[in-house]
Amino acid sequence: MTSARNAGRPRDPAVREAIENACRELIADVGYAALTIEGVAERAGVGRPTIYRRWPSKGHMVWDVLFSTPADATVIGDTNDLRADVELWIRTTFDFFGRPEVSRSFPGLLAEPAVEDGWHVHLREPVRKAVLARLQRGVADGDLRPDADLQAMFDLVTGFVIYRATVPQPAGRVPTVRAVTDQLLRGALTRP
Amino acid sequence: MTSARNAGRPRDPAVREAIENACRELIADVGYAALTIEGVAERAGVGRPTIYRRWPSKGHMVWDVLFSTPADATVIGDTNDLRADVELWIRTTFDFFGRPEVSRSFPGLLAEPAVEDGWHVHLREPVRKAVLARLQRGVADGDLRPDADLQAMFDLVTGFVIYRATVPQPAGRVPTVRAVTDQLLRGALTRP
DNA sequence: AAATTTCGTTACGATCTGTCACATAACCTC
DNA sequence: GAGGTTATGTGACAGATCGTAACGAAATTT
Repeated sequence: MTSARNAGRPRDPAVREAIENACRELIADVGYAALTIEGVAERAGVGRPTIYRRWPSKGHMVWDVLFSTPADATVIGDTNDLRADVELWIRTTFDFFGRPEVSRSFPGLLAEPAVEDGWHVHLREPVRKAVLARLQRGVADGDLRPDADLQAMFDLVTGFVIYRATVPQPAGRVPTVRAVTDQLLRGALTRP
Repeated sequence: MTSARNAGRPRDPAVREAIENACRELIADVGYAALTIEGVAERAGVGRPTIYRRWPSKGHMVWDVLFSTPADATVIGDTNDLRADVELWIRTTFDFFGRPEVSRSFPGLLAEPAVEDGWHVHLREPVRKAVLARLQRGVADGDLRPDADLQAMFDLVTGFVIYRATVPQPAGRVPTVRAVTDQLLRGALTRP
């Protein structure tokens, strides 16, 4: 019963790797919309059926190659220094979405209903849970106001990062992670 | 010289209107990626060449139909109530990007280099200028801290709005505009 | 009346899709 | 080894959509 999967010629790991590399390179080059299965196959030196044997669509392929197991790419610290923990979270998120393959494929990828769930389940929710837990501890520790809207904080930062990374930005000053952290925690009013 | 444009059969305004309606409806229905020129032509009861006579690509068409002249869709107040002005800005921005045709086409649209400039020049910059001017006045009036990063505030809000509107959200609590405004202005720390 | 432009239709080559059949290669079980 | 099983590359296929071109008919200006 358990040996039912062992028969036959195994998949060549080199083929998988060649496809992944071609996929990454092409996305960084031409972007997600212009990416074609045919182009990936050609660049990887592989037949198209070989790709379709692994993934049913462009969306599945790109998702699997880029986003399937980067759960640790975005983390929030859990020390006693709230400010440092938050800054770490913002920085790692920013770094992750700043990678060209990620930033150039994320919007197009979310347009595919097939991968929508994957994003929520495997990326957004784990991070969100960890962040909200840390912020709730911040409230318990007396660092954060009890009436602070923690979900709004999460959405503000997530939105900011995705916006700066995926929406092409005109030349201009980029807010530092430090400044964003400050803004998020301290607000802007003189007299709160 | 000036009459060089008057010869020939004029374009039928009804045709233009039929195309625009078909375009809006189809985007709201199937999204930007699945939108085809052919589909728009068919739904509008129009030949494909008639569309290509007006716009060179899908991106140009959608941009022109949806984003060409909504400059007043996003505004910031200029009263003496900073908090109300900011909240109005966030609310109108949220409403604009919340329209289904807009939210379902914005990400895909930005993937097209052809319209990237239009977004910056005709939408982002005017709003950004107005917002930063109002915030700078807030500093001058003593409402905002002089060391607040106004650009970060703009990016946080813009990112938040685009994120909530264009990235499909799982069921869950949506932060209110009021909460976001509070968070932005007051921060979250107990002791600043 | 003549010139000009629009519009709908039809057609065309091109690209990419997703699938299939085939021959060959690699691996497992017996 | 022998036989069964699965992967791989190649080639082919119908289908969708693209962007363009040609045509005749309609509308408007000069």
